[in-house]
Amino acid sequence: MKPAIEIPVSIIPWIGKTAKFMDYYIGDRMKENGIDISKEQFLLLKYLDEKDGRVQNELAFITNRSKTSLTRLVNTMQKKELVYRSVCHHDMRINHIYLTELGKEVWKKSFPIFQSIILELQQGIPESDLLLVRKTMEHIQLNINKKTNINP
Amino acid sequence: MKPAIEIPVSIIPWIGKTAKFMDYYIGDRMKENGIDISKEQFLLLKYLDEKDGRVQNELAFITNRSKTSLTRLVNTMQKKELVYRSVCHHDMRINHIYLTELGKEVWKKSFPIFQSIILELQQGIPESDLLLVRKTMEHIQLNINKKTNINP
DNA sequence: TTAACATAGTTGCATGTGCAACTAATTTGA
DNA sequence: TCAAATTAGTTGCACATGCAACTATGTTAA
Repeated sequence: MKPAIEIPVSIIPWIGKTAKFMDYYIGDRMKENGIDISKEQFLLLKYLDEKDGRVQNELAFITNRSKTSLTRLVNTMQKKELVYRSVCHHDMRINHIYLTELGKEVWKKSFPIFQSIILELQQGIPESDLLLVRKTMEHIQLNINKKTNINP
Repeated sequence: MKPAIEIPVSIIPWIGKTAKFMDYYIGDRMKENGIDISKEQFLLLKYLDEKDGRVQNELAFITNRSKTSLTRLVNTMQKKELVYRSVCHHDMRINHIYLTELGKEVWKKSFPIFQSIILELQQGIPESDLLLVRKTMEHIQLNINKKTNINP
């Protein structure tokens, strides 16, 4: 029998797996509460509630998505009538994205549920641990940027 | 100006974002090293290297995927000639999945690279922090299972 | 023995993702 | 001023993912 592959105290796979489980869980709980939007769509509602009429490019940047992915996310949400596009008067290349009335409603309904899901997920974890995890996540992201940003 | 949405010391979005960044980074570094397989494919190679000829169902279970997703992952890897299917003699519903010679080669080539990527990502993080993060990830997963497994 | 149930895997449909190549609009610079 | 470069967004292609419905095979129980 070959020994299992050992990686010195690796947390990387744990993070990926936990993120995946969290996504499933969030999706299930949302559906249970009659909210039929994906986590990605939820996030876009969040950023638009914060500031409506953002430009697609900006949304792609703050959600860390490719512009392709964002185009399609907006397509989907437009079909569901959660958001609408509006071409910029000053620069016809640009689309501003706005929440529809339905989009606003869905956001208002889903936000408290999302918040309670987060509390469920973190239940029983001391605040000091939460802070340390967050710090470590930041550290990993810094390690990535250090290697990636060759052009400043 | 509306205040940003506050969630009491939430790490959930951090975990998701970090996982996403890690995935991009792992993909990029793999490609840099001439290895053209996704993280998912890599993981399957890992489990098959550990024990060849596993059943599709088993692979779906240990990788936390739907059987649909696994079917398609195997399809893709079969096209690339990394693995092959073999119908079980005792039960014709079952497929055993085996590594091809190419699959074994790719695994041998990619594993050390993967390992070094992990070290890069964790660089500068004290071991005690790594252990605490892992413990917290386990805690979150337990919180999820507690709610999910209504039928034991 | 054979009808009912259970299991393994595949397929259709919907979603999300990125890269490269593309279109259309705007800015820049010689 | 007008060709070249830049920018915003879309589209084709490839991959990953899940649910529900389906096929094929195997098991069980009346």
